[in-house]
Amino acid sequence: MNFPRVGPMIDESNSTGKVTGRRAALRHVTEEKIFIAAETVFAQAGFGGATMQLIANLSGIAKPNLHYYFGSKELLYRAVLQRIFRMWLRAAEVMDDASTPAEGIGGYIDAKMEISRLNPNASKVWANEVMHGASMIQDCFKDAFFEWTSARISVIERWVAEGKMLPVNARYLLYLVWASTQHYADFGHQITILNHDTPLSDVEWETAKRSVKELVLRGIGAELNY
Amino acid sequence: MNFPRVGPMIDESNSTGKVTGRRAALRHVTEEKIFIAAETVFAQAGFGGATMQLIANLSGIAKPNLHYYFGSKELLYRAVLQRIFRMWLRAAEVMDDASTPAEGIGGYIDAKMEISRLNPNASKVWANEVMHGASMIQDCFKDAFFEWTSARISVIERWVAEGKMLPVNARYLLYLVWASTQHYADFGHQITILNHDTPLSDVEWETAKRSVKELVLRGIGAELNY
DNA sequence: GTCTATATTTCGATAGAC
DNA sequence: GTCTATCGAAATATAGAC
Repeated sequence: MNFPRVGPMIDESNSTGKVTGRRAALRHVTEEKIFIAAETVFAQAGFGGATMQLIANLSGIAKPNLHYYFGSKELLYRAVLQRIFRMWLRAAEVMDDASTPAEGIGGYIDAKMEISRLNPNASKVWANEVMHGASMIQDCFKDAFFEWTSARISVIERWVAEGKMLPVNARYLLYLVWASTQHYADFGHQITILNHDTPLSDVEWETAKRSVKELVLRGIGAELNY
Repeated sequence: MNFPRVGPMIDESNSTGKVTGRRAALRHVTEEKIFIAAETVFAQAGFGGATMQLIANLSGIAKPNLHYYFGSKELLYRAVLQRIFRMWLRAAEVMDDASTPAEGIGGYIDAKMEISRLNPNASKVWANEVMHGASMIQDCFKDAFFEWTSARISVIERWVAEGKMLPVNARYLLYLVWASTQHYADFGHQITILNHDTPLSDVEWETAKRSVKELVLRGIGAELNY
């Protein structure tokens, strides 16, 4: 699977053609700071509401340097999206290695819930991009995203054919898993409000994870052995 | 249930204290045009990315008149949110009247899927607000939202106590239903991309609806009688 | 109630010294 | 590579004629 390069547009090689390790390392550290701050700001305010000044303040990098590193607000946004997409794909590797739906889909739900818990901003940036037209996804990840989804659907359909689970529609099952796990990141503020203005505790988070997993696995006829 | 008044801040009575029917009707028509246009623009661009100029163009109302009717961009946004909240609450009435989980939760899923299909912009505006901090919800609907959710959880817990469904956690079941139905509105663009750049057809939409409903009802041990 | 014209603010982006 | 200062564009909001 190949990804169109939309990241930092400045080559990591210098004008002589050699890579200067010192500079490359410094660039990497600075880029990481910018990435984390940008992800937070884009998640909290959306692309339109985000400002380069906010990203500069949060990252501790002067505003003109953001342009120096990423060229423009839009290119920075695309780089952030690409990072998120990569992490998102990795979460599904558990499905490919599993031999049973309980293991594969149950593990995928665990992985997605873990991402929602540890990287809520990443999930929000993605959700925001999709809601507002997904034009960057269309431009950059469309083919890779389509092929990746098709492959995962094939895995599920094979399990159905092998009689390891009930004949549910694989595509809409996948959508339900995405929705119900990412909900805990994207709608985290709503969940907090409904939890007496307190973020979910460790115990509550485990209960939520188990609830989603049990309900889905039972819904597809692939109960875990408790 | 009472809602804090955050709508149009201009009284519908004139300075003499009497309501002039002609003016009130005209005001209502104009407000409706603004509401629909604002909902579309806020859904497509978020609060930060939305501009009063876009709303003016789409509604056919001159930009200064938007301020005349709603005071400010933020007050207009709050009024739009309140409208959405009301519609959202109505969809759950089917749960209160039902005597079985299959009827109540199945009907609720149908109603939410129907809203996602017919009012995708409304769902997106709400999702956007929640993702970006839900501060307006905190200010305006927090108590009503909390009490409404608690009441629905009680209904589900009663069904569990009566042995009409498996002992699932009612709160996280509700979240899963919200997430998996609103996904079809909020992530509509993503679903279209994965559907060969074609919006779901009537048949596909019915399949999706049935998939969600069957999976959830089976997951809570309340299968429909097919 | 409506609209033209404009005031005021804020943001993305850049020039240029260091 | 970094930062101060600033430009030019675009946004919210309003003044004031009709």
